[in-house]
Amino acid sequence: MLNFPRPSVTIDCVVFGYDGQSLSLLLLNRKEEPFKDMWTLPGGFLFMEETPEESARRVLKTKTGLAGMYLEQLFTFGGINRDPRGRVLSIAYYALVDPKKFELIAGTAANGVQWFDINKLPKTGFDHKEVIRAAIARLKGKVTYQPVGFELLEKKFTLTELQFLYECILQRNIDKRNFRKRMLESKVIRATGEKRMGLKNHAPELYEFDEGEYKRLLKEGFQFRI
Amino acid sequence: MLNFPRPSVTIDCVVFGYDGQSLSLLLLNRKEEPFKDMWTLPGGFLFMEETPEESARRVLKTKTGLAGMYLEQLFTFGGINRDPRGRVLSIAYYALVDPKKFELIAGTAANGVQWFDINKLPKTGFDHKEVIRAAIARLKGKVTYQPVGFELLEKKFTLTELQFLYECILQRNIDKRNFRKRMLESKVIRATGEKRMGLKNHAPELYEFDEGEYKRLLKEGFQFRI
DNA sequence: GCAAAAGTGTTGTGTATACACCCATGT
DNA sequence: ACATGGGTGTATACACAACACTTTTGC
Repeated sequence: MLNFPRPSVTIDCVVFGYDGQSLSLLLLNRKEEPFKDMWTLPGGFLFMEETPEESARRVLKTKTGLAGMYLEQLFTFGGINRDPRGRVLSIAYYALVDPKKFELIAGTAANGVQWFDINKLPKTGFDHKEVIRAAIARLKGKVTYQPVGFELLEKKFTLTELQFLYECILQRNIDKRNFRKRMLESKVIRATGEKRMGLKNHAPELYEFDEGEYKRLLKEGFQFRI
Repeated sequence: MLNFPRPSVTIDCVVFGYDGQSLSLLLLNRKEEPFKDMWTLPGGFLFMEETPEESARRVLKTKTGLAGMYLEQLFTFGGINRDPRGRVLSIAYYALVDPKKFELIAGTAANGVQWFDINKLPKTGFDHKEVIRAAIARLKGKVTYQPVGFELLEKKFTLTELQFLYECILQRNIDKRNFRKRMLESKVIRATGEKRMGLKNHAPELYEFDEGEYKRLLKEGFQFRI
């Protein structure tokens, strides 16, 4: 039964980061053929003793230095000629990280690893353009009805910072008062009582994500809407 | 590079059908070990010269006789011990069909193939219980904001029939007047002018899905809500 | 004429959106 | 004192949910 020819199976990761200015995406410059010296998503072969998600985390750790992030399966890409080396399936994941929390460490198999503004991506190898497009669409959809995105900020953040992040993801302006109202009503964020000082204006309140409350609300089947 | 050990890759299909009474699901009784004589989702190994979706269609055609249905990738299951024969990944798809349009033909590798009421499923082999749960959740989510489900009815249907189908999928009652209003306002269905005769009551109007209009509306970015 | 299901509108309630000014802080 | 961005409330439109009776057909 298991004597069927087997495709190779890889994992590719679309890692979104946010530096406070724009949404960006982590790409890796390949040192080896195929697509030598081109930019591609961090990825690697699935090992036999790990699940796809474990594999995605290992790949990210060893090839980019990132660990411990939010991670979700995106789609499995299986085009017959998507890899010039042969039949290779790719289980794609997407991840959200705060770049400031990690040091980028290019693995030995890469010339380098770098953040790119989501609106200024270089040409990419394999079918990774399609993978990236799918990941952006998924992130946009997800963020409007589930409170993801806190992973991209520091632990404590101001409402303006959170709003600006959402505007970067959704690529549209959001009304300040409506945004604040909905965020606070949802109870998934909590004021800390602290203020961010040192700005050249009104010192803004710092908030944090209330994960316990979020999980409790999920069980009650609550709806979140941007 | 491609000398890494490779997992086997299979395709599993969660096929939803609807007989006018209840939502049902197609299972296949295995003739071979493992899980001999148990019910499982129709599935099979991915061939090297086909994409995963092509594979899903081939598997359904050869193992159950079904063809030409709505099909969508669900999730890739990759638990390490999910198959006793070794490391086997499964790319799961889900499909919607009208059982009356097809004759069930059990492939040679099965004792039989049969529709089961979604609320009276037998014990299933592999991790297929989990796969089925994921497919039901996905179908429920999808149906509330996209007009899928017409695939489960005959070409021409009454609004009551459509409503009852939605009630089966969503497992809740829907207000008749609100349902009719929204369906008709959405423009994705169109009255045919014909009526279904022979019932022992008021002869109801027959409608059909307006696929052209649906695709046109999609481009405009319309929102559909049950 | 009786049983059975089809068909039909309105109203209240809640939710989303649009919009402008004052306030606290740093320089 | 001035520049900068933080913070706040309301009015309107729209969407959703609740609700009951009349009409058509078959028997």
